[in-house]
Amino acid sequence: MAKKRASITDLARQLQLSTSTVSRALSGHPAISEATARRVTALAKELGYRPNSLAAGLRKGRSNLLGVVVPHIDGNFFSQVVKGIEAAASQAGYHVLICQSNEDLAHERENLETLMSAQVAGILVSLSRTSNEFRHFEKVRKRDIPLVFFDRVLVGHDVNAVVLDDRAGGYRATRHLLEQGYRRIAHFSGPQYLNIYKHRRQGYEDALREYGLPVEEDLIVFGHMDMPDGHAGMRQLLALPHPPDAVFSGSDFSAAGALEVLAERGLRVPEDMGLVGFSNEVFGRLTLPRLTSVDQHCELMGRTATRLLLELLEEREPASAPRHVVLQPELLIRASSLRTGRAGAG
Amino acid sequence: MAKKRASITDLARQLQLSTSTVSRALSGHPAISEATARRVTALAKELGYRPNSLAAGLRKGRSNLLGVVVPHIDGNFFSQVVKGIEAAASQAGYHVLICQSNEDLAHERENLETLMSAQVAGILVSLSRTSNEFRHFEKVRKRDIPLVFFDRVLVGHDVNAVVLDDRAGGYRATRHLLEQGYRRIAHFSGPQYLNIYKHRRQGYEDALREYGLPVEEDLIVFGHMDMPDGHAGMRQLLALPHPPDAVFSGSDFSAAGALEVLAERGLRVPEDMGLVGFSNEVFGRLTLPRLTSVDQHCELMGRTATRLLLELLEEREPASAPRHVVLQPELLIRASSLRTGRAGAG
DNA sequence: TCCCGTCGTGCAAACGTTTGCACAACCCCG
DNA sequence: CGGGGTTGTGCAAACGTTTGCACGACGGGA
Repeated sequence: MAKKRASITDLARQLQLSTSTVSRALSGHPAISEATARRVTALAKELGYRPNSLAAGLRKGRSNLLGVVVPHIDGNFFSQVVKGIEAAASQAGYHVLICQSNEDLAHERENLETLMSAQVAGILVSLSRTSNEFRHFEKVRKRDIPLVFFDRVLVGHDVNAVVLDDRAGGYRATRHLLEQGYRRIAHFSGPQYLNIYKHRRQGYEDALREYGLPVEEDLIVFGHMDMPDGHAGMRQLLALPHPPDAVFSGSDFSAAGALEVLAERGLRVPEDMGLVGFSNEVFGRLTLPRLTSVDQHCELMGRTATRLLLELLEEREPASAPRHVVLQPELLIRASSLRTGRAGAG
Repeated sequence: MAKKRASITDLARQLQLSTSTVSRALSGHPAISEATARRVTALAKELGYRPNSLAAGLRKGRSNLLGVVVPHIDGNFFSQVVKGIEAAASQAGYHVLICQSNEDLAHERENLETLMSAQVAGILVSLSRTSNEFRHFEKVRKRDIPLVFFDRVLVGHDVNAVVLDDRAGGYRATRHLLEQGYRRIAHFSGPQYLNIYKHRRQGYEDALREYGLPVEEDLIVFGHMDMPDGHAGMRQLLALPHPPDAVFSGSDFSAAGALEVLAERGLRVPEDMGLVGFSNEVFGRLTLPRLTSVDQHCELMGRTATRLLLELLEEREPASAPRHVVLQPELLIRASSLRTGRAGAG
């Protein structure tokens, strides 16, 4: 049965106007008399007119779509960021086109191609873990499609980006442990070619130095930051001749793994061992004890990146200097790092 | 600098062919000679030609976009389903347009409108929790846009749908508790106009009846299935003159809430109280004890729903009978429901 | 009265693709 | 050698919108 949608031509015919006038009236063009504008919008509403964005996009050379490339969309962090992106975009009348690179450079390249053939107005990207080059983004630049990176950025390239101040996150987490009286603080870190892990470690070291404490290589454990890594890391630390009295983990998952090992060994948290994670995963409120963690404001990151992209779209200046936004993380103090009675002590 | 993309017209000019021939060659039309087809594809590759999907969509009356409406995209379940949807869609050359209804009927209505104005080829929907009517979907039907529901569907409406066998999930969960020797089993349930909660409850009741046990109204608590609801529900149950010895919760979140209350009161799980959740959230492996739950195969559900939608798109038959796919859930038994020594007992 | 500026509207082209129809060339068979 | 079928290609319209330009009407100043 498929009833045809009302088009701008239908409105024009019924109102004895030209399509140009109707088009202008609907887009609020100043040269249209108020009376005409009212007539047009009234009929448009009556007929339930919806603009055909394909036609508009074709004519204008770009759609009202924003492309998003993420390593994967499940998982706490990216799904929340995407939530923020979608919210900000739809508020501005844009749609969001999602692609997953599956942490794979070749996929990422293909994603960009298909987004460009969909004529997206702009693109948001968080790099795949294997993306160590930048060539595939040159084509995007050539076409003057605004591009904003978030969270994961390729080091050494000056691009529009919204990132977290991971250094500050690591610093505050570690400093909090120090303020709670812990003095031998270990750290779980990830691949150092990812800026996020590198910066978290730098924050950790800065805090130690500020307290005049040495950075001991034995106390820094590198891994992939999942639960099994947390198990292994904790066992390794406990086997040291002089084990730590606290751990700042660059991920909640490895922190949870550590927690399990500690429970196994009958060590109490936070009394015998302080523990701080990173990312504020949902389960952090469900562990026993609850896990102190660093919140990344994922949704805000999505919103912010989108707003930045929309600004770039408005400007249409060919090549302004790349803009950076750095979001501040937030330390959420829960039981796993709170030595009661010692709180606030130097 | 914005280099222009090569269009079909450019190819035609360079090859001294008409645009029609080029178009047909690229889409594998049988009436094109093999020689011509080769020439065209060769040049297309050389120039890096990418079809302009906006133009194609405009001409064909529909785009290569699939619309998706979900209550929200963060959280374990929906982000995984969307992952499956995106994977299946992009494999078939489609893009995915994501909308969030924020569990709100008005939003959902608006989402559908904007998807239709984006000329999506088909739509995938999981209903918002407040969607207790169906009117807004009539317009989609009128336009002959294929529509597939997943997970949450409105009871009493015969539509294309991919759902979980929630009844079986509820049945198996409850039966497992019975097999573990629990005899007074309570249940947390949600809004009964949503199939998922209704069916989980039915499975629960079926299992009780099979064991010759009564279904007691006092033992069924209705709510929104979040953590605070789990707190309240558990307190309510413990206040009963004759409290239950186990709870089958229709959601992991309320199960987690219940767990907290039990810990507060010093009640042991699974010894004093058995606990089973639903959805296999990530945190279920991190609670103490680990939470027995029902896995929904979220990603598979996304893939399946998308495949069904793509089939409907291929057929283009105006109104075939609505198709249903029912996926089987999987009970994942963990410590929260395992009374050691009693395992397997009648 | 004439000229010029302003205001509101219309004309028509353009965006890149698909597709029904027509047509030219060729082959085969009678 | 002519008629009919097949094969490969081109013409042109159409999808719904936007937008540069032109045009007519009207008003005010000279």
